Amino acid sequence: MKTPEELTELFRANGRKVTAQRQCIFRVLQGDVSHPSAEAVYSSAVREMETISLKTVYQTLHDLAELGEIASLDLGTGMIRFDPNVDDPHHHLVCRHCGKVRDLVAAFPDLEIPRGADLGFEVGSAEIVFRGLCPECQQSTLQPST
Amino acid sequence: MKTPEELTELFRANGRKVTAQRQCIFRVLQGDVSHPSAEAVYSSAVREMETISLKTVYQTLHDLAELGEIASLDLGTGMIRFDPNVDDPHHHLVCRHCGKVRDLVAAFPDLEIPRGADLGFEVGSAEIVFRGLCPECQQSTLQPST
DNA sequence: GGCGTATCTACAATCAGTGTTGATAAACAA
DNA sequence: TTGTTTATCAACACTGATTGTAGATACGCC
Repeated sequence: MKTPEELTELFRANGRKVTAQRQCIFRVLQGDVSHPSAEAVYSSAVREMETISLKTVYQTLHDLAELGEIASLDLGTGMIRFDPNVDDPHHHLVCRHCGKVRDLVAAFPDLEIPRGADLGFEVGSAEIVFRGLCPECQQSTLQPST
Repeated sequence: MKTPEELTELFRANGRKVTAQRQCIFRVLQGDVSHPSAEAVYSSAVREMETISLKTVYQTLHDLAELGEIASLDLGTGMIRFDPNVDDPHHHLVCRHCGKVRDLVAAFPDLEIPRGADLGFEVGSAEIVFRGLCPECQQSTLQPST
């Protein structure tokens, strides 16, 4: 993701206005590796601007996604997650217990679909979701007496 | 997925009761390759039993998923999709235009995560989602004049 | 500083899915 | 077959994430 300053320029270059709310959201997303939901971005943003509304957060996140500066992901955790890392291709680790999401930066070159198996689909992208338990949830789900 | 008769036995063996509604749902799912949502299963079921309720469909689908007879998938189409094919391992093709889902039966052996890249996650499964356009939507999204 | 328009907040509405409750019917035994 | 127990049913209210609406506000530009 670009810096808040670069995003400010980009928004203006696209005829979008830059408000204090939006810059607040730009800052909150900087270096956030947690793949936050809109609610999570909102609660971070509220700490800086008590008056910001959830709707504004949703709208700005959609704007950023539309401009390709963040990715919006549905990883089956019940909420759309937002990923500021759009610069290097990667896949995702998802904790099936707490919903934590992390990037897995690794190339899997052999995702070619065998001839004839694509059922006529024109495939544009492939995402891999690795499901399991994050380190913290491995602790809390240990069997009590074994 | 098992046949309606086998599912009837399985439900009884698990202390569940077998009702006309449930058998109707068993039948509807047989050989359904469309990965229907609960609503889609409901609208098929209603054609056989006008009085069946959506809640019953949800409940039965959850029961089937709990018994491992169908899989419930969140593929980012906005609804949980149900997949009666749990017998051979496969991945999914998802149309980004109409949300159509199809099985892609192919093994991708090289999904080993490089040492140290798993961030401490204990990974249990990997799903691959191939996104693109289904044959029908390739037609309807053709550029008008090129 | 002032104007035009995008954006803001607040609030209502949507949509998929879940919780509740009294009525119904499956399972099983007599 | 009938009775008893208990899971399941349908109807309806409700949740939680997200989106739509509308009047007030403030950005960008002169």
